[in-house]
Amino acid sequence: MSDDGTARPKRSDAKRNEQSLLEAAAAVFVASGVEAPVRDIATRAGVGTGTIYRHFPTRADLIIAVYRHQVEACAEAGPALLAAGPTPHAALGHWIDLFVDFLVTKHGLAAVLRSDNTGFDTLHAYFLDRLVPVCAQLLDAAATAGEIRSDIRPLELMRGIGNLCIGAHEDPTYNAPKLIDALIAGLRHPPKP
Amino acid sequence: MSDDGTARPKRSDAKRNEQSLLEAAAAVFVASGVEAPVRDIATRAGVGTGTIYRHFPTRADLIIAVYRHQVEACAEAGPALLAAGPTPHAALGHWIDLFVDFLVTKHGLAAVLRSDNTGFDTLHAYFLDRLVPVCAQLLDAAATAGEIRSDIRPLELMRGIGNLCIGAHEDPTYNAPKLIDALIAGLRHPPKP
DNA sequence: TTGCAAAGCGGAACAAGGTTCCGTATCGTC
DNA sequence: GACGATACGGAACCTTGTTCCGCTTTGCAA
Repeated sequence: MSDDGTARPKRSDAKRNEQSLLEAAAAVFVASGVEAPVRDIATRAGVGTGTIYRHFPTRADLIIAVYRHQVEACAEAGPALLAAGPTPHAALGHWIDLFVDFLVTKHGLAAVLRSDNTGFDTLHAYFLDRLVPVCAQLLDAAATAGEIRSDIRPLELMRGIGNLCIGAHEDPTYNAPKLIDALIAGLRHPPKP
Repeated sequence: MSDDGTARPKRSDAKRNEQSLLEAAAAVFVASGVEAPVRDIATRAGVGTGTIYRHFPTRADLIIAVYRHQVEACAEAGPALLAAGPTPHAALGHWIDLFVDFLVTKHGLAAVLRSDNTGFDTLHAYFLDRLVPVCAQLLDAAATAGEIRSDIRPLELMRGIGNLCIGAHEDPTYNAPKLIDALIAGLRHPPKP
């Protein structure tokens, strides 16, 4: 919605600034995490704060823009894994690994997935819109194959995984992938009815 | 550290205000969640914001004070469950249920358990100091009995559980206890060596 | 009962973060 | 070269936690 071809053509300085902002944001996110102050990003890009908001209506939109292609890659990997994997449950596991890798790699991105934070609804919505269907497909396949309990909804699982990734970057003691591994393992079969 | 008998005796108005604050905070937490602004609590208690900070050096300390007895109860339930339950794993499960109940009940408490938030270190530390040993005992017992994988550290598990509870209150779609159930189930035995 | 120092109080003021606003500068076209 | 539309910068605003300080209340003692 900010880069589709039908938009009014932008002035050259605007295009240049948008690019600077994306680069500066990416750099700052790596250095200080996704929670870095908007002002820092503006400074780094050599623009005013107002400029950020003209290009990206909200902080979340900037984050989305920075990570969009990685999210796309993750989304596209789903069907591929399902086709390639030995079983749907294995494919689900691998896909979750990708997702977790993404979340854990990005300094604090996970914490931001929860929507009630200041104005992160957009980001939340984007992630979910894009990835929930993929997760649903994997989950369905595994449930249909009788490998896992069938009372887990995709959104629920994604949210749980996201939550488990929170803070994974700060505390070396906390091994999110391990817990997620356990969670996925625990999905197999209902305990007992 | 704010209510032990050896402290200098307080003036009567101070005692009264501390009580009002605890009550007001409890009420506001129920109504608006633990993240409610300090000013709201002060207003509700009919005191100035400064008064809050004289009694509770930081927001987190107020939260601790409000929930202290519930945390104690949870801590004390651990050994009891271990003694009563059929197996250590069952006891662990029940104890986690208690813990989760507590977290989920309190509007947003879970989100606050992660320490990197502004000044919640105290709260984080208190919860962990009090509950991690209990969790350790249960985990040890279950691991020793060979019921669960032995590479899970107490702090790690607690943290994961806490994370899974985040946002449970806001979104009826998100069933934290179910996921936690799966996680606990997934703790049994290493998947494959 | 009255006086006084210590203890406590209220709320203005400060810091930090996101977001908005608007006067000014720049771009692109005629 | 001029002019309107577009974009820019950054000051200003809002919300939240926290600190500070002049004033009030309390409790004790004379």
